[in-house]
Amino acid sequence: MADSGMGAGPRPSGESLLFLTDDQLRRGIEAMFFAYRGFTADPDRILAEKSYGRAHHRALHFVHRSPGTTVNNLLNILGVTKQSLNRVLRTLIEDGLVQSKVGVQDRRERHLFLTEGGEALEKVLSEAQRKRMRAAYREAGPEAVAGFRQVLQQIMDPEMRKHFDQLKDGM
Amino acid sequence: MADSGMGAGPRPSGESLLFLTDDQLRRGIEAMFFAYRGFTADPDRILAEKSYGRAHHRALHFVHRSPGTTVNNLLNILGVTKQSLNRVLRTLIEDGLVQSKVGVQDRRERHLFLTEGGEALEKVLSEAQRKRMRAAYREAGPEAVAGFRQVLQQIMDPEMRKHFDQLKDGM
DNA sequence: TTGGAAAGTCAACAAGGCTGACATAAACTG
DNA sequence: CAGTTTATGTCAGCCTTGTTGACTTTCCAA
Repeated sequence: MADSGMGAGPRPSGESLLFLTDDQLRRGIEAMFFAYRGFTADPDRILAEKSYGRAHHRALHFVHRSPGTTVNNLLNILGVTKQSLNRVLRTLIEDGLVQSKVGVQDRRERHLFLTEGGEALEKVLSEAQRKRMRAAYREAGPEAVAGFRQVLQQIMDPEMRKHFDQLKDGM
Repeated sequence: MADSGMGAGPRPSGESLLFLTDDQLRRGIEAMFFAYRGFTADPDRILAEKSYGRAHHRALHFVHRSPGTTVNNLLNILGVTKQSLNRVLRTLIEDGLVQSKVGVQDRRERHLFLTEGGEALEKVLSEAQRKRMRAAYREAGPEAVAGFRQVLQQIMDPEMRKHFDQLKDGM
């Protein structure tokens, strides 16, 4: 198929550009499920060797992405409790992958940075993940990629969408 | 922006249709992360009320999708251990949402079906999820949706891709 | 100077992954 | 028929990562 004919079934007359059966929507849902598994598979393998988990990867990713970010900001982006993040962050700091610096203007805040070791691990993880994404993009083609990104942005919660857009500015 | 100009930076001459900087790939990765959160948010809220989790939702989804499927098949699709699945399946059976029938040809097998109650919960969950997907699809447009699906299929592991394609046949 | 925000810590708990071991019944095979 | 393999279920125990609640320390700002 590839979304060409949609076989039998009644079709609501007129009105919408996009005719979306529940089954077609279910296919999209299943695609998200299976794809997300692939999306995390490569980093997960690497993390398992080092006895880290996905939570560590997420922290490394966003600290790399926004060096000097505060704990509170990270909390909002990741959408977890401070206790949960703190556990992960503590091990990363103990292992010398993340550095926490007291804020200059507001000394209550902690600003987070990756150390050389942290950058190195982040690079290995994100390269594994990018490799798969690059291959997928190449197979699907530029127009598919644009559509992919558009739909993903629409799926996000508005709150998360805001974080997503804010990260863009820093690039 | 929306992927129009990509600002400064060197560009490898010729060769590839698709020019993908690491930063562009990182944006795709972040989009997947944030979107997946939105993707699961609505069912998660409903499940929390009933003290079920995502694992229950997945089981309900795939049993609904392939009524009469065996435990082993479900195991392969979900990619978890039988102990993990069994815990979830047991509670669903105890709560009368799933029915397990001894196989006719092979009496070692258990064939799984949703009861009326199971169908009802599955419907509530999937309607919440489909509502978001439908809105996202509508905003993004049909071409974006096609691209979205193409890229997701490419991201999957070949093994998972096989399961994904097999499910299609049953539709 | 005092209230409250930011951050950290401790304790306890739950979901849902995992491994390993073991039991049963059924099917298959020599 | 005896032995092996397969499908399933179950018990016990462990790990990660999420949660809530309570409490402390630091320190900015009104």
